[in-house]
Amino acid sequence: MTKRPVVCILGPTGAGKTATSLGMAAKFPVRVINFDSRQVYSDFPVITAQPSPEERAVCPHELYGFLPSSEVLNAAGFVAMAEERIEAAAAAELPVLVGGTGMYLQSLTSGLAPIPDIPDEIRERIRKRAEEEGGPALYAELEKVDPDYCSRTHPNNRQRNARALEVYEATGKTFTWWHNREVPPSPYDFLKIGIMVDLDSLTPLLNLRIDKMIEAGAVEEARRAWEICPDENAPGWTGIGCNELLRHIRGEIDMDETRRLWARNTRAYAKRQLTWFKREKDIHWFAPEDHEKAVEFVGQWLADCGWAG
RNA sequence: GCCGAGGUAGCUCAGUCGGUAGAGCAGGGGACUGAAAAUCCCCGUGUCGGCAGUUCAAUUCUGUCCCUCGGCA
Repeated sequence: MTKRPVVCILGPTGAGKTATSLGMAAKFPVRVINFDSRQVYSDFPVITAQPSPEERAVCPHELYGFLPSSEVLNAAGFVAMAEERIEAAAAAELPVLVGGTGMYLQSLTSGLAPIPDIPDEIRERIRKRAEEEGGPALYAELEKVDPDYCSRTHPNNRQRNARALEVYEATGKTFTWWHNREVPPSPYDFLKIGIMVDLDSLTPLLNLRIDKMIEAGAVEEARRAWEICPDENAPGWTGIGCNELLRHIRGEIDMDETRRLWARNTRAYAKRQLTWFKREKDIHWFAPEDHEKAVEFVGQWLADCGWAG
């Protein structure tokens, strides 16, 4: 039996992934599944550029705007939900993953080490230590048990060192040991379609998009979100634009400064995305204006794998 | 016009008791296995405003000119 085909549309923020996915929906019975770690938040539909209600009416859209700002969707949680949505799609439906969170997609396509959930008590204790003692302290401890991982992280990287340490404390096995375990291959056949825009062409578009978001009520959206979740450290508030707008609402920075920081951080993020995707060698890249070609390419691939949608 | 404070990296500024200079931000490159729009790493030659003087040596001291910002007229 052949594997079920799943199309992925990826690229930097603002490149036009949504438009491409809708182009695809015009040609095939598509079920769009989000793989963007920010578009999952219900409090920030505008700021995280979620597809509009009109766009979502075109075909089924999954995993958008369902999570409260106080919660995180981690990579494992994402994989579980995405697989569930793929399974829930009718046989005649084509699952199309759309998003920009490289790690989510990688976790889904290549699998994640089968590390059990870490008890909250251990998690919180180590995070607190990372905060108070700093990354190098955790790194020094890791060196004793998992020197292999130390060669792949950096003393200053608090977040990753804390993760490696919590896994060791909770399971008694090193992070590296878990990483080296066999992961069963994915039951799906993925086709990765990339929307390629170079940073210099993208920047003015990103700035324009920020203006549009502000026109569409981004400031109000942030105010409302603050009423629902008044915790600046909540996962939802760490998104780009969210925390700049929060500072503006508090009167710390004026609108020009807000716009400037928002634009700067968005651009830096787009660059990180491009760096991530650059190393994935199995992506088929298309310019944003080549929607048609991308759709055609997908059609050909579906025919090749005998898909009868 | 006079008095004062300045002119150093794309920007904001530090510094050199005389031996041609370095931070933050911006920018560039990279990493990435449960917070990933996160977290982190690497990359700094620039007539040190112009000209002249003193000196073995001036971005640094002196003179002068230009420009900016205050204050007084």
